[in-house]
Amino acid sequence: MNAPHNRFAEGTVGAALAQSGKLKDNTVAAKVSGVLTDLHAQISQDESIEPIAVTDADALMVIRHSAAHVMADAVQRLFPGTQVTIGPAIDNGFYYDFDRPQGGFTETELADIEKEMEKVIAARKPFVRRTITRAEARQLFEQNNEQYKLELLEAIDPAAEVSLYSHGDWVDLCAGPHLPHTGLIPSFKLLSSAGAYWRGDERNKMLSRIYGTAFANKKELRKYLADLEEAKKRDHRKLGKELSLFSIDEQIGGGLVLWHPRGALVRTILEDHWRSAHQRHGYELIITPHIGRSHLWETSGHLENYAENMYAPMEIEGNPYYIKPMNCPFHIAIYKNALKSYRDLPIRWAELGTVYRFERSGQLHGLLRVRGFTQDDAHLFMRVSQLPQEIAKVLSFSLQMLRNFGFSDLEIMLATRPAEKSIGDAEIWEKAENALRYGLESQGVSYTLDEGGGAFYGPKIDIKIKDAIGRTWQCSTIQVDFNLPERFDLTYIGEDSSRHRPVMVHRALLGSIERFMGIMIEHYAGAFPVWLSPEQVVLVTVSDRHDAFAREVEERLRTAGIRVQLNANNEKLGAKIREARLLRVPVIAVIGDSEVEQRGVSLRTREEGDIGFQPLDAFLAWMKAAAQAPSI
RNA sequence: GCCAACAUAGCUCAGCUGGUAGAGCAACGCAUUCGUAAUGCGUAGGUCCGGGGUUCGAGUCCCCGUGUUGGCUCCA
Repeated sequence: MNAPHNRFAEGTVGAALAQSGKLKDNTVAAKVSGVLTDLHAQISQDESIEPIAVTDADALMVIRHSAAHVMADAVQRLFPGTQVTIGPAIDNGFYYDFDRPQGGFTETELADIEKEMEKVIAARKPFVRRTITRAEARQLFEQNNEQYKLELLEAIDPAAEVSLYSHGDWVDLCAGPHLPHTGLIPSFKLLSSAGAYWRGDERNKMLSRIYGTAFANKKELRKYLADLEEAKKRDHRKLGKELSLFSIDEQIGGGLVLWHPRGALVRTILEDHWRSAHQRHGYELIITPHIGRSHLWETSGHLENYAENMYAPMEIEGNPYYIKPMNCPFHIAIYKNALKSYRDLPIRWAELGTVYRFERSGQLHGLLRVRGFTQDDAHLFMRVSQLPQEIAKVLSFSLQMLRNFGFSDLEIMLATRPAEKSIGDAEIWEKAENALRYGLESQGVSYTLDEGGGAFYGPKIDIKIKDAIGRTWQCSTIQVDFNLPERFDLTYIGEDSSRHRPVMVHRALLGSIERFMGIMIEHYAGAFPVWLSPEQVVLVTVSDRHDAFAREVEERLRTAGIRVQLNANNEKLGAKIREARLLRVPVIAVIGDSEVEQRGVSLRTREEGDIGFQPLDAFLAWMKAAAQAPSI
């Protein structure tokens, strides 16, 4: 790392830092009264000022944004006629969108751009900030034929000042901040190129985006690239194929999942666990059909508000029927099937309900984004006064379920009434929001508030889980609904023997089973915990004279309820072990002469390797304990 | 849907500038009876995504489809 330029103009942040002795070799930016600023910004006397070192987290945005500028410079140098649009720093790097007449960039072009960037970095060109009038800016971008910049210029708040940043002779409309000079971009890499609409709107022109990333040092960049590799290794689509868990067949259609025996087994275990947990927690299980008449969807409002996600109707004896995108109307129909008393409430009905939603082909992604999936859905019907304790129960149930599947690092969000259109009066919203808050507090969990982030029909709690490599996924959602009870005219007879309106809660714990399976495959990198493993033990024999005893062991395990496979193939021990290891089988039991003689097995576990001999009875007991499902 | 890249054996992939398809693994057969991540030999396996075109000749070049993959609101 080279020292930033040591000559800063009078009255700039850099000069002020130098004066106070805070300017270090690795200072690349500063916080002025808490705002990220670059070193040559002007500063008034009485502001607090702290240096930002290249290694500080705050520096990343500056480094990346500067890298984006350098990239745009390189691109315009290499590909004349290309217009620049926007190029921000983002969570994991940066991008810049270009309008290039000949379209997207190829891999080799990315490599060329990287080389050109290296040159700009080596030249240590200072980033210079300049504020100018709108007229000057307009003239500049007209002269440079940068149509997008002109458009952006028009959109800037008339009260705000317009600034330009340049390094060398490359100039961009930009708010900054930037590094002192291009030589301070420590390490970067261009990652991919992709199409992106101007301003993210598909009615606009498709631009060419280049993604890149930059870090404070080579080591962090390498770590980031290694993390990407790790994520690739865990990709559930790759593991799904390798472990023969599922496939998606184009003959059948995109986004429609075929569960192979091993995958279906894991899923079945998961679902069985889910069902017994629900029964244990006071839910009743229901089952509803996959299609329903259009009337239903009119009443529910789905045809009005959700039609773009629904498939075209099919006609049955002159009546249009729709395949269901949600389960709620069916659950409501069961509610309405008989008169309800306040004594019946709360009602908790759960279903693993398979729904179909239209997703655009480009959005489909393995198990994570599909067209047909099973929701672990439940609907609770209750009196408003029951909301707080019901929410608390749902929440604690939800947390436990996620923990059981290996997720204990959670982010929880409470979303309240949207500012614009929403239904229901203020009083009931307040009650519901308080109920959600009460639920959260009774569980002692921390949460963030998403003010106005609720649905139009009620507030909600969303839970995101963090997986083994730190990515977050939203699974659980708990939503209060004032709308459907109204639309379907749901009632119950109260203590006063008159009709009252119940309140409804929709909730899903795992979200979609397909998606959750995908997340779980990546979380465990295919190595499921023993209770979820398709095979819990593989028996491997050293030679075929051990097969008879191995069959006996197999039978004992099977009758004890352990999922066991015997590999008596004509292969060497090493090969059999390798096969089981590749399938991530948690326990391998080796049987050879000494095991037969001592009536036991030699164990090798997935996590610990060879752990030695165990007599048959001890092994059975140990295995049963290891295969124990978490409590519900 | 849009932009781009890709599509070759069950899987992973090779096949240069057009000359008629190949490897490893898996499968199957035979031999081998073996001690903690791959025993050896052999056999079989392909509509080179589909359709059209250019050419004496197309896996390879061009066009049109289909599918997959990476992206498509982290605002100068």
